Amino acid sequence: MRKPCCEKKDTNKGAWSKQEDQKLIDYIQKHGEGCWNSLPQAAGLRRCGKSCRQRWINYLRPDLKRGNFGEDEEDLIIKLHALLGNRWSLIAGRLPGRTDNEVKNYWNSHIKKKLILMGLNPNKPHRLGSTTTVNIGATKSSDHESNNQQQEPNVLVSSFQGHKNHNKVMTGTTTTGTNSNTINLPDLNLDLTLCTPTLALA
DNA sequence: AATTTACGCAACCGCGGCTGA
DNA sequence: TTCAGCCGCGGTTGCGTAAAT
Repeated sequence: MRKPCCEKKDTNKGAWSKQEDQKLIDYIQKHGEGCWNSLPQAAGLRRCGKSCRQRWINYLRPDLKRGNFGEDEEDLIIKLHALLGNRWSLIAGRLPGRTDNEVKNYWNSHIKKKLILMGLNPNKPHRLGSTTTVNIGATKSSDHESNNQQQEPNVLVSSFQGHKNHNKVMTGTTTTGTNSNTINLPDLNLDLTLCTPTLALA
């Protein structure tokens, strides 16, 4: 049995207060991100590290865009989802200022319905018009076996199958050329090298 | 105006990979 | 090589609020 991420009974749960937010912001501005497990104690927060990390990444980070998604963003999400499936973090990585949680929520609450209304199955490949080359780094052979509860990517990519930490894997292989697979996908010219939203803005 | 329903979003939870001892 | 702890990801849940009745 895996032990729960935080067993402490005195940890807060539920919505964050403004004071808690401020403490977290102050601490990270001073010390930077990282060491999430020890952060709550150091910052004087009654939260588990995981919760702090999530709050920071999804809500407090200064480079977050927030607000409605533009049509171009929505379009990009649809195309990336067709390519990557439910790899929200990867998709969010291509959308500066957006988080995986935000993209996931937007997909589930808006885009999914929209596609259904258009007569498209959001879980099936949607055929798109013209084609563009996309290079994707190959993953470890073990990637083939797993998985998975994960949705299949809507576009079949022979050696790119669900892997939880695909982004890490891809980072090292994407641009090498020798390991990359070439697939056809409409309107996209993506070099899927991982870039954090922060870096993307820079 | 009060109640019910639907929706959107923030937060939680569990899984699994990575890393260092 | 093994194991424990940390971290990140994706799925799910629950709450607040707008819309409908």
